[in-house]
Amino acid sequence: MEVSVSQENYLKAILKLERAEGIASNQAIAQNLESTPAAVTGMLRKLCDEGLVEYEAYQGAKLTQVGEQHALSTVRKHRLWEVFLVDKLSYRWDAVHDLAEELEHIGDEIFVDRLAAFLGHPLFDPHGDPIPDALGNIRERKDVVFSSEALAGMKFSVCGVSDSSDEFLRHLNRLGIELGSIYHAVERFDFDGSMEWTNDDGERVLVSSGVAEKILIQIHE
Amino acid sequence: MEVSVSQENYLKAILKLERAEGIASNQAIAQNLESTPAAVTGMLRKLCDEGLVEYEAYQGAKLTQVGEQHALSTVRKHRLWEVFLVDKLSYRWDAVHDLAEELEHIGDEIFVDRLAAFLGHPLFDPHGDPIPDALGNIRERKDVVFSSEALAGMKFSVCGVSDSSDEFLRHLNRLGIELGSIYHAVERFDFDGSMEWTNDDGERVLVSSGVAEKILIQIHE
DNA sequence: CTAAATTTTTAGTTTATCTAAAATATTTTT
DNA sequence: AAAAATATTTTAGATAAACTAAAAATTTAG
Repeated sequence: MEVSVSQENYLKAILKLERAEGIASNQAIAQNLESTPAAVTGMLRKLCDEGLVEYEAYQGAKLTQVGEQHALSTVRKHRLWEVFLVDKLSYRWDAVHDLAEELEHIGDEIFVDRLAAFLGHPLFDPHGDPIPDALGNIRERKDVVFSSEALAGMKFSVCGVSDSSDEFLRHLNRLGIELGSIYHAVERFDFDGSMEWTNDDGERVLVSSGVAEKILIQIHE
Repeated sequence: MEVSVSQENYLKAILKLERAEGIASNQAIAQNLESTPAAVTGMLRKLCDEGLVEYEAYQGAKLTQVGEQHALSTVRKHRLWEVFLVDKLSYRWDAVHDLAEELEHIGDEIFVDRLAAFLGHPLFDPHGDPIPDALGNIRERKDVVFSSEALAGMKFSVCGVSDSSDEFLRHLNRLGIELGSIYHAVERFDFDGSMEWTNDDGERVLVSSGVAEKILIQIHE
């Protein structure tokens, strides 16, 4: 059973929606893949026939065991390639998504496992997203909150973002914020929810509420 | 102008045939790609429209400058990925072709250049085939002959093969022959053209004429 | 200058996916 | 629980990219 590129993208979308909302509705899938509900129905039937998705008309979709493994393997490949591009080929974190999106559809499990080994079995990709292991287990991070939760005086490190779009990441580049950066929350300005942070070198950044709500942090003290 | 995977495979086949025979005949292309002459005609028209191939009905095909650059870039990617798979992911030389065949269609020039830099700008792939540089120049090797030319008493090193099929390479694995191996030609048996070689450890191999005709060597003395 | 070989044309076929609009089912509201 | 709103499916066909078989045309070789 060969799973096409398009089918793998469906599986990824369903995985994401299932984790977020318990079930993947037709409409949500269509939105995710910039397609239409009618097209989604057609593909769900096919994925169901192939045993990758559990699907009953009008009831939305869930991945089967096999489907979930396949989706996780694709996510694993995607994130490993992102690590490769950043660590080995010196790409910046805002320039790796599209390439990884192509590379994720190539090769078998052996290939991925060797790639993972070569990269030193990384646990997180360049955006801080966890990389599933060979069995599909995702090490969810503990004590991770959005930086908008940080209170004045707290020290924290940036460990992820909830938006990996090029535009957002480039904005963080301009602010000097990157994965692993350590800051103190100095003050929150109530009238617009923006925050001032400072690092150990005394540099200050002003972070708007919209940005703060997309940055994941671990609080140190 | 997007060049499809299938089109890239046509360009590669035409490049190969053009180098070998001056022009790529319809039939030869069809044979190479396991297709039919009628299908080839259709694709040549399209490639001609897109400016990748020079083509007049009944006259066979040649690559344009643009087409040749594109084909060389694909070959470059293919061979670089083979180096990656062998050097970094510990694949054996007989197990890399199919994966490289998939990877060669991904990414742009920047990506290839970074991959080449990461690998240390290798000049040859794991089968001894030369890797085109970023400008498409292929460093053809001097003083390379088929091992069937070696005379008794000559010392030589294996630097390539003219057949990269898994079967042939696995046969060489069984004989213990690999890229860089150094041998002396001990004797040629006239009745079947087979040869006996020996290396510095005193190990002997018997090489049939068919095999000897597919191994490229550089003579040392 | 034929005959043989090669190439092109013709006229679909295949596969995989998508779309618009109508019909149907489900959910929400009242 | 019926009506209204929302979501999903069906229908019917579109699209794209490549392929095929067989007939027609062209080129090449003897």
